[in-house]
Amino acid sequence: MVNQKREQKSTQESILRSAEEEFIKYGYDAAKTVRIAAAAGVTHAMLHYYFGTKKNLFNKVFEEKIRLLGQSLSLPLVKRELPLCEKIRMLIEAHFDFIAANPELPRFIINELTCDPERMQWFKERMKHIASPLLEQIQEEADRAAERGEIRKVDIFDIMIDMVSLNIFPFLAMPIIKSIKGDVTDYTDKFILSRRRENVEIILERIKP
Amino acid sequence: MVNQKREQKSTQESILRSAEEEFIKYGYDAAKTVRIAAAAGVTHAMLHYYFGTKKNLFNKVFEEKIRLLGQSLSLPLVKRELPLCEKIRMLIEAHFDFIAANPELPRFIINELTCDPERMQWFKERMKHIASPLLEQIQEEADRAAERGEIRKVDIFDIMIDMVSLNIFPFLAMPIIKSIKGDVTDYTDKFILSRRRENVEIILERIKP
DNA sequence: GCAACAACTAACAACTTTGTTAGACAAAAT
DNA sequence: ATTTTGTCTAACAAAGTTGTTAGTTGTTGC
Repeated sequence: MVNQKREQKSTQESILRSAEEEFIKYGYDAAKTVRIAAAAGVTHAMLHYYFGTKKNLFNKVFEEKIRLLGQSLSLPLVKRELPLCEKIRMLIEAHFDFIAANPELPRFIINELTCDPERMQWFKERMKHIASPLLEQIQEEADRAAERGEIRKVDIFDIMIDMVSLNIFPFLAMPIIKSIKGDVTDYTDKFILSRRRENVEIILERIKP
Repeated sequence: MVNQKREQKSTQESILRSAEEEFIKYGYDAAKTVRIAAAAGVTHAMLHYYFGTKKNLFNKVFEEKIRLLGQSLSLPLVKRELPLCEKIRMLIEAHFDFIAANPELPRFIINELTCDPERMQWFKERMKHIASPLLEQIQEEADRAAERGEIRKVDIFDIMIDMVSLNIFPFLAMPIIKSIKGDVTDYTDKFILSRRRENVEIILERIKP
């Protein structure tokens, strides 16, 4: 036998990795457990052996991805000593780099939330305790910076929407962009770098006094 | 019998409408022909009677939507006599209004193109003859306007990406936005109007000399 | 060695989904 | 009047999908 005892983790892990790919590529409904098992190189009975149901396997993947996404937005805000403009620049760049490293994540999450009201509810509960306090905190900081004349008085939520829109959408629309500009790796890399610069410039311009 | 002869169009049409809803909501794979038929109030045999296969029915819907999307981007460019800034403002607003009226369209099209290489190929062929010439034309116009000092010298493709990102993404992320801000119709309407203004401002600021 | 256990396979069961077909039924054409 | 035609239903077939189970095999603790 190939996978006995000591390689347990490898089997379970490889199912999880294949599931990740499959669910992200096709979405929950269109994903097939047999295809996941085949990609992992095991019989599909193993999938049920380790994870019980398709839904359970999906939740493992989904929750991990949500966790990752949350992390990417809250991490860059810890450095309290920098001026707000610098912090925002860092936030934009960190967010952009995260999306560039996980370009398929936004589509996946938006799709699953849009299709399944139950998951949506679960997500809302989670959001209430994370996003809102974070937004309030940075809004206060922005207000103080505006009083000092560092930046224009802005609604930070709008700025956030601007940022995530500019950072995420080009990756979402990458297939379409490639169909217009041609699918050249060299061009794509340049395009991504230029977008990073462009997005920072636009937002900083937007909050200038 | 209920639908006899004279009501033929009504049956076929109602299947098509239900199919549209179903495909847009769930995507091709997750959409079910029985559910489409049920929503249309007919047996699912009728679906095959009128449209043959699921794929054929899907293509009818998909091609219609692609046509619509193409229209929305090329229409506002016909008025040649206006200054470029005004034309761009009109383009942004027309695009925004189209997306606001069809908020589920971008997700649908991006998803189907991302999942199916065959459809992607078909889409590429179509794009080559529409997007590129249009882009070249407006880039020339932008270059001339830049020489006259009306606007900054810009890559119009970048500006287009900025525009579609800002216009489309907030609608894509609407479920998430609502989970942060609460699902109040009144707030949502205000939010949409404010986005429209914001997006125009950002782009016009961006192309200013 | 052997009992207990975890990892695994092959086969199957229940259900869903797409697609077909034989025929009913009404209206239009002859 | 009867043949033809287009719409429609009910039942079915074939394939795919999720999930189960009985039993095999190797490993580990005794």
